[in-house]
Amino acid sequence: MKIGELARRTGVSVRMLRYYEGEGLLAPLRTEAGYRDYGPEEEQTVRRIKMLGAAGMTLETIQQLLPCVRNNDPAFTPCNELRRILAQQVGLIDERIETLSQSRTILAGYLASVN
Amino acid sequence: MKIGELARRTGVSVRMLRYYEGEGLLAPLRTEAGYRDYGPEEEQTVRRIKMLGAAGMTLETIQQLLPCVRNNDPAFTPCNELRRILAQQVGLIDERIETLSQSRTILAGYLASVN
DNA sequence: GTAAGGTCTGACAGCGCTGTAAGGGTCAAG
DNA sequence: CTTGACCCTTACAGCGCTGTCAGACCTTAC
Repeated sequence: MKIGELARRTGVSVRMLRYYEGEGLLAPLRTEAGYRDYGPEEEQTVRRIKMLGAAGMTLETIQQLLPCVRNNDPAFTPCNELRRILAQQVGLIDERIETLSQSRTILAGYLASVN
Repeated sequence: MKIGELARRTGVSVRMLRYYEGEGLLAPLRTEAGYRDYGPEEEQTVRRIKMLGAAGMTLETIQQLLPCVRNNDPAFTPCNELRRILAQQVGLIDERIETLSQSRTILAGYLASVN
């Protein structure tokens, strides 16, 4: 299928589909005219990218993870790096939450001092 | 005092001090030669900007808040907008934490599925 | 053939800072 | 007067996407 249809079916913009490709996450065939030609395989990949992106991952991180996700749905091929990366990501998120919580505390303090 | 000294005393880079000025948060006098000349008043302001920034606020938001913070230390002049802005900021932070928490849940799920 | 609609590449813009570098004055001490 | 430390302005770069526009080609259908 062409890029427009894939965009419609996955809810990912045409712009981003091209961007994924530029970042090496996708490599669709090309028609003689140079049009990108995506297969069902690629559609799956896009859905997975979207899924992992929803978990707050960078495309770069997703790219590292992608080879492990080629097959099943939310299940992964047990790549060596997989667990490490996932755990690391959770750690990153925890750090950000921690930072935000501190900010929240500070602001709440200000707010209380105004009452 | 000149910008270098202020930077040293507040721990804010020269670059950022000039940036604050560009954003309208600071307006130091100028010597004949065009050098920025900061007074103790300005130093206080910088410390407050730093303080609010540590709470995760945007310079734009800080600018709105600044008039209310001109006087006391962690206490504020009760501007009309003050409470509203503070509460709004806390709300923003809560949203971000919520988003991150969801991401965390998703990732933790993946991680669990690998075990 | 023509027009509409899809696609291509390349590039600029914006978010909110922050560093750095270039090119050129200023000031104080020796 | 010279040197070194500081200061000035302007502007480019990077983070990680995402939209949008320009100029040009392809395709489908009437």
